[in-house]
Amino acid sequence: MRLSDFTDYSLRVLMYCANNPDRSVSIAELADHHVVSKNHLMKVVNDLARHGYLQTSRGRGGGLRLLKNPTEINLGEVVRHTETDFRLVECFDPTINTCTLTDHCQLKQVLGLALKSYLAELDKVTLAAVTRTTPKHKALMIPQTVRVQDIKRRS
Amino acid sequence: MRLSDFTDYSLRVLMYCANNPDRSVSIAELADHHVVSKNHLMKVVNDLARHGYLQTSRGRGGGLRLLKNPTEINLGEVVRHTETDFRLVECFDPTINTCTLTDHCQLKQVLGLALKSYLAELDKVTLAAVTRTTPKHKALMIPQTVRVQDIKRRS
DNA sequence: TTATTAGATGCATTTATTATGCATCTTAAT
DNA sequence: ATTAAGATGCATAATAAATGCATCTAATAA
Repeated sequence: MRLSDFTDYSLRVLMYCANNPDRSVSIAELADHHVVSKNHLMKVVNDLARHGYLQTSRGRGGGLRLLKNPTEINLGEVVRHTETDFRLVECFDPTINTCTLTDHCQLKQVLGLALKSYLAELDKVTLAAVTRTTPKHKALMIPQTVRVQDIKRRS
Repeated sequence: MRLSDFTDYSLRVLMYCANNPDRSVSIAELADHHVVSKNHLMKVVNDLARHGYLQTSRGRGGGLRLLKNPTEINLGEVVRHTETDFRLVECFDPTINTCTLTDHCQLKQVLGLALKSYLAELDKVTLAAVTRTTPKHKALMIPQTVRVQDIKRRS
């Protein structure tokens, strides 16, 4: 039972943006910071944008910004969007279910409650809550390497 | 986020055995009843036996029996055994983790709590609880087809 | 108005995990 | 001895997820 990297990175992108509210964060920077394919991140970011969490802008100086206040972004809600499949056992998906017990079986219900409880726990937490940390933590959330365009800009 | 078929079938095997306490259930019968590979079920059964849930016996008339009382089999405990991987995000597995935030990040903790809450919900439920149902349900838990050996035995 | 930088999109490929298949062995009952 | 069961190890297939790549669009700066 695990969450996809897609979900993992979705959360990390949001956290990173929350820690850099004053500027546009590029996908390249995120891919660099977390060690992950730019392609995959692109899809993550796209999905977050489509769901209204991020504003993206193209072209020079473009990148990502949070559209909502971190206190209004709920982790449970995010995970519900990013995870594609909460099928715990076969009978959760009627289109493929072959189990003859389904109508009488209590297992589905029990697993359903457990899932509900899992998500309820995440519903309690906002992006602000997982982002609000020490300055030391915050310092980790900025570019680790000096980029060429930064040098150019300074000179 | 889903459980493996392995877990799904583990639970189904236990339920089936719980509903047939008076006899030995063969893997072939289980494979027939649920529509699933005998090979996979073999591994499921083996695992359950190794963890002390089932007694298996080889040879003619062999098969499976529950070793514990259904009231003493806890779903949470079973799932903890059958699921191999509760890695929710990368940092759950220190051997592969590359995230530099780990020590300060609160996300891991939140997801850990959610998982705990999920399993706690299953911990509340015993095999007896999901098996205790109407006679109609129970009737579904017996061989659907008349097998050759049954005919032989009768004559 | 052109070059550059950034995201968007669709499709192909790779990787990882899970599930199956198969061959062979062991054990028990008849 | 034969048959009916489970045990085990290794090979293969199926699936989903992640990654790569090519091409397009949009914005900005020179």
